[in-house]
Amino acid sequence: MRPELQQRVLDAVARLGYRRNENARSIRPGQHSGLIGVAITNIGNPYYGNFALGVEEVAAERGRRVLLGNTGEDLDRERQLVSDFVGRQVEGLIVVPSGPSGEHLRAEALGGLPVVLASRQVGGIDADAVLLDDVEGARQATERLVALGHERIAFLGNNVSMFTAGRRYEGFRRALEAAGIAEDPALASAGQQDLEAARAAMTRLLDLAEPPTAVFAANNRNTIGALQVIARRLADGRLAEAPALASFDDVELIEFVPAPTVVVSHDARELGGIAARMLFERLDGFDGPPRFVELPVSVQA
Amino acid sequence: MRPELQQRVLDAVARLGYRRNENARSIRPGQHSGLIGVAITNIGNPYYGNFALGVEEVAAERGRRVLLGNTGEDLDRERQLVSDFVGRQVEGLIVVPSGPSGEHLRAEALGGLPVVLASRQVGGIDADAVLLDDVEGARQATERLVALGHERIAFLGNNVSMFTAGRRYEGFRRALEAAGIAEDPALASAGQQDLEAARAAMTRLLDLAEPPTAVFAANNRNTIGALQVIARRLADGRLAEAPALASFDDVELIEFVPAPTVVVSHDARELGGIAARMLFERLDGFDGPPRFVELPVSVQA
DNA sequence: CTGTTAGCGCTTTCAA
DNA sequence: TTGAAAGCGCTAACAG
Repeated sequence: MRPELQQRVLDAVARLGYRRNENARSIRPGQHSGLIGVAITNIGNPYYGNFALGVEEVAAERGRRVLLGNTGEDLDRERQLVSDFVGRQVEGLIVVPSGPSGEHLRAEALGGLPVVLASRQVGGIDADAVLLDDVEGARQATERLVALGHERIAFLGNNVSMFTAGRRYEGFRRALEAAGIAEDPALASAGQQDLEAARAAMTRLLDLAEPPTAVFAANNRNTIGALQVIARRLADGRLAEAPALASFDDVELIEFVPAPTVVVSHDARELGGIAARMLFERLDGFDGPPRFVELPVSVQA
Repeated sequence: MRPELQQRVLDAVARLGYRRNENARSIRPGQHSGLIGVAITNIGNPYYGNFALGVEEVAAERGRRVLLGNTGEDLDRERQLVSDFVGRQVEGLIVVPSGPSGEHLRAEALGGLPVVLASRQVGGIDADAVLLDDVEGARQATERLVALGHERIAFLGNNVSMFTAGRRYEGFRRALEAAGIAEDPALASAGQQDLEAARAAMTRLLDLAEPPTAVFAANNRNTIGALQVIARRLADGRLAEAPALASFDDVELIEFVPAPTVVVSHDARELGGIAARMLFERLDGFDGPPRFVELPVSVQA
């Protein structure tokens, strides 16, 4: 092309503020939308925030943009979001599934779009998945509490029918079993989704005739909620000594807690990056069977 | 229409998995894309995570989806993102601007798309803006430290050329001035963007011949970094007593810090919701002059 | 109530 | 090297 003409066009572009319409472009056959759909349960939780960051960074490297939806743990909302994403011609999906049901994530329902499940698995779906090694992390953390001499160890977590909560409970259980400690049902409290419920559960535990001497909290909401109750009771003297605590999920400032603490830490950003990379491998043509990645976690006392 | 025909069509839709192509729909004149573009500096920071949550929730209520981009405080990246969003036919933009320069946010550059600036303002742009009341929050927090008897109060924050950091420094300065305390340049440390820098800055302050007796940290990264250094030094005995601390940004577990703490708390989710609502008012036809909202913060000792 | 057509902005193909 | 045309999936307008 004549350089002069090129210049004239470029000038006109600048002058008129022309911008290619990406949506119009994407309806042509053989053109991709450059979009990936990401459905997350709670973007306000720093764990998922960092997860989203990891996804976005890898997507940006690959010239893709992120369509973000927050499900709030609502399966209906997740269905709507996924359906909408498909209608918007996303090239692939990354989903933190809210529930055990996942027909809407089956390959046929998605018109063959690749999907990567993250953080949680859902039965019957042949999709790539990246998870944390929940069982082993929970087991090791509980083992540490046992090593500190504790036998009355409480469990605080989400409803164990939830994928991660169930796995973390399993790890907790295994550590107790290995130590020959019988489980006390009164010390297992599940179903706490948010801070308020976690505080209520911890309050109940401390008010038992024989309260636990240590607590395993299966996620950061339960850790923080439990510690808030402990802080209040230490301050007003109703508690002489803080129980030992193990937390699945790292939590900032936990070093100030005046009691032994064990932390299961992991890299949510990395998890997001891996999920995105797995998706891009599919987009690049990889067509093997579903892959299952379990990211190791590290346990620190 | 004959109900029978309708049923036949619906059946076919279900059987073939038909989904309307939203991108194709949006290129028709008079059709909107249903997309809003959100450019944030760091989605992994819980403050911005909650901000994004607030935006997403309001957008979802209004049937809009969020295109999310992370700028990482990089102005070039912000420009690319905004330009890409426009190309994707977003109906409007919500931007946490990364820098003082904002030609790419001028109405002409955006082809008339409405934009709402959040958290930070940028000069010369006639756009709606929602900010925290940084000056007053910082002033009140510092005032509390003064009321506790402190005179050697350090400032830890981002580079004061950054919008929020500058405003928070201004509030800090005003409180000192009102109390008749001369500023000591050795006690003002700015430019810390992340935890590592914050720790280094705090270390420097504690190593002064005459270290501060109190610290005002202008954001959660600086608060956490400072407290990490304090925790370490309390643990190894290099520090006998923790300095008092005021934190702009609420921080979980701060109640365990064994020293007086003042917290400037605010609701990032609400801030995001307001930004989104302001944008939707524009989309609904509101055409008044740029609005400026300053969200009050609350200061707790 | 149903069917047809034009045209949105784009890219690919084919023709000049 | 440049120009013209076809057609992507959709909706609005119009005709039957």
